Amino acid sequence: MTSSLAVSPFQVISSRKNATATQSSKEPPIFPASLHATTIAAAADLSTPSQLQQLHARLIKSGLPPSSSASALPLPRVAAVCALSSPSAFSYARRLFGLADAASETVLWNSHLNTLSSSPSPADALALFSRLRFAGVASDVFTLSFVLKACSRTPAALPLGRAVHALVEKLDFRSDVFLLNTLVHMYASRGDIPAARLLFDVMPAKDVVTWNIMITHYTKTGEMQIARHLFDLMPERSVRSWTAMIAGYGQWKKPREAVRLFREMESAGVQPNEVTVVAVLAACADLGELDLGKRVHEFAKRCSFQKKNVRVCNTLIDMYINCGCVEKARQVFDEMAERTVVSWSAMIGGHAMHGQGEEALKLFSRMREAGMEPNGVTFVGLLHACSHMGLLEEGKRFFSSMTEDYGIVPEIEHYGCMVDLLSRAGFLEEAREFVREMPVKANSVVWGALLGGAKVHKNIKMGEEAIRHLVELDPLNDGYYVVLSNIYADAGRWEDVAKVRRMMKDRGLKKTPGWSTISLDEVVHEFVAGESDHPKIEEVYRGWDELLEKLRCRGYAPDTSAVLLDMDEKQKEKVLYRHSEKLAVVFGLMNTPEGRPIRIMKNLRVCSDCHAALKLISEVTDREIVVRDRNRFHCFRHGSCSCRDYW
DNA sequence: CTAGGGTTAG
Repeated sequence: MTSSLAVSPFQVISSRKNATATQSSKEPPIFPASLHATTIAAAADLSTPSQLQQLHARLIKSGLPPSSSASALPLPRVAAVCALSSPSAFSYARRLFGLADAASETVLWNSHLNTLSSSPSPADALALFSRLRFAGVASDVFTLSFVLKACSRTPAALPLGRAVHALVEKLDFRSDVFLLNTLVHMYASRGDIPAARLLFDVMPAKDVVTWNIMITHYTKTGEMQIARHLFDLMPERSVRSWTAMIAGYGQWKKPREAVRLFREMESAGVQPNEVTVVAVLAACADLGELDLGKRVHEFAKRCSFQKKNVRVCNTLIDMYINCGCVEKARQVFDEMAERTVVSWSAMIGGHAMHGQGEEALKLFSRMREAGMEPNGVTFVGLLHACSHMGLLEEGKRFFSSMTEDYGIVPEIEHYGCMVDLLSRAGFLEEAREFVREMPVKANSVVWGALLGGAKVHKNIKMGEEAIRHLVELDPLNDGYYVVLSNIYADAGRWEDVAKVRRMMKDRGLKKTPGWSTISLDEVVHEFVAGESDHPKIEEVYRGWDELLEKLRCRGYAPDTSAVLLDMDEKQKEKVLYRHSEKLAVVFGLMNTPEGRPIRIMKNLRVCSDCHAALKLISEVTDREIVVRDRNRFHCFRHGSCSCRDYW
């Protein structure tokens, strides 16, 4: 019944001989004798040029005029299938496209170039473009802008991009701002900054996008002052200008700037969009700025960003976790209609950081039940959960399962987690052995974990070995020396404590001052150990003295072992009482209503004395105190801490 | 049929 299809359809529309006979004969005919609209719709699933050609033949045989049979074929599909396969298929498509005039053919190809240029393989667009040029198909501004976009996304496409630039000049498209913008973007993203900047500087008619492209480039490379300079200079700003700056500040660890600019944006009356929301929430996460985070959350709800945008939700989860509100994070997570591996990993890692290891492991099971594939980050969270709970066997199992069951190659982070897990649990020798056998070179995180274990388990030898590597790997970090001298101090080896202090001095290192922040009504208050310049500091000192009396009644005795300075006990106590987290907590107690949780962010780890004091304070004042330190969260409630003193 | 901004760990 389909014998008529044995004739190549190409020959039906082509006067040339031989064209594609070889192709169509290989595949069995697939169309029924009578053609219906549904059959044509099914052509969207066709996957080879010859299948398309069969369909075309059918159309022609149906007696319709050529133009209508061409319009009945799904041209985007034809282009997708034919453009990059054999030359004959390409010219078949050309014939189909070229049934009308040259300009409409260009439009048809442009559409397909657009698809390819934003596909995962933009180089395909470049391949098609060279075919089109070779075949003499005309280019217009659209063509070139798609090709330039593809160049932007293809490594090593700079020479081609320059050639396209020449074509822009030759075809006299110089006055097209749109096209010039894609050119600027192409140069910037392919690393030819002088060319990008030159074009930018000489462009007579720049628009917001032109400025945004340059600003974005500078924010990406971390040249934030230049970005800011352009931002301040530009005649008008769009949401994207603000967002690019806010995101840039966030990425370069200037979350305060990010938040400040966000507020300026609000005053300027510019409506944030989803991307702005993500950027500012990330900054809030960094700062522990819960109040603003909550306000942005409300806004995201009102705009239904939370409903329709997974990334917004993921960032909300991260924000709440980093602000010490796991429950809130979990609520966002539970309300999500669809979740990505990022959502799961963030939530698992969040439970782990908050000492809710069981919950983290449970969530992983649920993740598997939901059919979601974990990635490397998921396992960092899981290993983290195990090491913070001392689940040695569980952690080892995850580590091997990661490779064996999920084919994930462990990265340095995973090794770091394992060393942390082993050494924290007291298996220092095994941890050392593990480092020796790792296929990758240990970094400062790995040795730092070993050093931490050495401190907890009072192993001087291991501490000394770790520090030898650490001074090589991370010479400017004073934290390691401090830990080492803690180890010596614990053992009463004061001459070694002094030796470490001399080492630091010789290397020009000073102990990083501890600081803690607490945010109230969207204002961040910072306290620095010993030398706070907070306007209310005197009140805070008085508040602490009062609190200290109550603590003493409950048996609080200062633990001065963490104070390494050479001074008498009384002086050491004074130093302890000026630790930043204590000051921030007192400030929080004095400035928030009864019963409200207090959230503190700290740059270093909580010292043992503050840890003990905070436990008591939570009991005496009946407040929940959440402290985010360098490593994890401590949630103090009713006299105990969520870390179960295992940290 | 066009250009520019975003999420998880350590």
